[in-house]
Amino acid sequence: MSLASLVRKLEQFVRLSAVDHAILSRASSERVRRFAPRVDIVREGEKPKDVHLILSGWACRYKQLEDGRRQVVSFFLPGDICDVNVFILREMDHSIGTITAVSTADLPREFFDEVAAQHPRIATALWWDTLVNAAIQREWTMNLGQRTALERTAHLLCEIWLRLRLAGLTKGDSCEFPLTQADLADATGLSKVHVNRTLQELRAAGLIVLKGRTLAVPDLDRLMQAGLFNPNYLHMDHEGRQLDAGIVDAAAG
Amino acid sequence: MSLASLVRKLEQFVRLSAVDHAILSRASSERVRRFAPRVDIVREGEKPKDVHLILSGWACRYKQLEDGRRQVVSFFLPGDICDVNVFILREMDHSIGTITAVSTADLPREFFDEVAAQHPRIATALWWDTLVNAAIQREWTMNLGQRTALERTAHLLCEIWLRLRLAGLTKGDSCEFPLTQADLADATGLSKVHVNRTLQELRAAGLIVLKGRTLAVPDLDRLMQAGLFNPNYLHMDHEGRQLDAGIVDAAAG
DNA sequence: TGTGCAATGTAACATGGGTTATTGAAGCCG
DNA sequence: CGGCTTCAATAACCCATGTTACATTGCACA
Repeated sequence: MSLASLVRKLEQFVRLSAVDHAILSRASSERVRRFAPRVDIVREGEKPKDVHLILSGWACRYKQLEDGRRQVVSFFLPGDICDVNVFILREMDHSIGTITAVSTADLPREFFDEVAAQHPRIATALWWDTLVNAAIQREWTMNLGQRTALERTAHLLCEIWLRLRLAGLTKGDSCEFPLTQADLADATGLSKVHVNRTLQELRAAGLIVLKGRTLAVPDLDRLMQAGLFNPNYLHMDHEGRQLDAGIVDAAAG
Repeated sequence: MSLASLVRKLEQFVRLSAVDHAILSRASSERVRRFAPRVDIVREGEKPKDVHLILSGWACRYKQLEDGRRQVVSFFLPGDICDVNVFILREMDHSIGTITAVSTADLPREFFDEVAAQHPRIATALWWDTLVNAAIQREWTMNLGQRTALERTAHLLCEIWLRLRLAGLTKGDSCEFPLTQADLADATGLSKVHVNRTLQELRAAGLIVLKGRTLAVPDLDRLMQAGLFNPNYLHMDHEGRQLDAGIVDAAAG
């Protein structure tokens, strides 16, 4: 429904022109689709046709083993783009499923061609987004490989919190939080039971208030400490506004 | 020393012209650097200046926590490029270190500008490489989150094996394998002791022959089964040769 | 041709987190 | 209002993997 989150995110990094805004606005209003909660948007094995921009709602990327073990490998929040240029590949190596009701805009190949050829600021911003997503994926590897259950859960909550805040989706110290404990288990590689134990521990320590579909983070710094969270990998300490057009254009490729 | 691995890898996906070859050849012969084993090429916190192409030797990307816990988040083999366009970011969120002696070619921003503007096949091939690397990182997330120690180790060995083969660095059923058990521990999120146990188990099952700096895989299919390995995420089942120039150029952006 | 250090191997013991099971609470729909 | 179904909570028990400690191998280099 809203492309505000995308624009807000990209403008963290690059100042977009009026034309850029118009291009993004057009792209996100054509080919809109709606999905119910808990359905697949794309399935592993399919040929990726378009790139999906999440306009509203939460989704996730996941992989599954034959015996049912399932790993959520990333979350998509409003404003997220599900892989610039995926249509280059022959088939999906993972699935994308919704968590809440979701609306998407399908971005066709032509959109990226046009951006690359004529809108270098958007192109640069999309590269930045791509690089940040790669960094997030690496951080998840770190998270699963080295952090304890408590650290890991705290870390994930910090990440989601900061990404939501960047997208303009937090209000004061709280936000909507539609993930179930099963979702958190699939994302952290922990069992549901242990996620529950871990959340209790975070609650007891006063680090989170999680009830119903609402999460509050009374003291982000303390939660970050608990999760050994270093926000550098989100690359939000942009110099966006300082980047002069010359540099931006040069990087746009 | 050799750009053969890179060309071989990219040509999996796209047929390169004589000019394309020349461009790559030039880029990989200017600005060559050599590194000793076990040193850092770039450190977390530094400003990424160039993109590194690995000409020879093995390296890895790693992240470290203050208390010393260390996670290898990816391996770089000959022909690998360490992040197209990283110089867009303000600072590195991880380090890159050598495992063996390594030689690299530094690819400056201008190289990518030129490729984007004038060599669409290379540009497409680099996008493909970028997407495959993202897929590998997701698979590592899956590996750490869901697979048991045995599966995880077998899976990693399969991946390395296939990537080496693609780069033309296997001979029959064996290859050079310079990783120590400590390296494997850092990459799999297991302790050194347990990596040792796990390798013993793989050896006992006849799935690998690992001695000195040489790995042999007598029966890849069985190793793949043990690792629940599905090679789809490497996207080697390309249709490279079937892609006509029109499609390739369109995708190049 | 030893000597030193890094890498590998192994044993004994400890524990974080998994598994299974059950209960209760909270929606949702007929 | 009542009956399903999903989610959360909690308890009891168990095992895969971590930890510590030490022995062995092997290679680089004096």
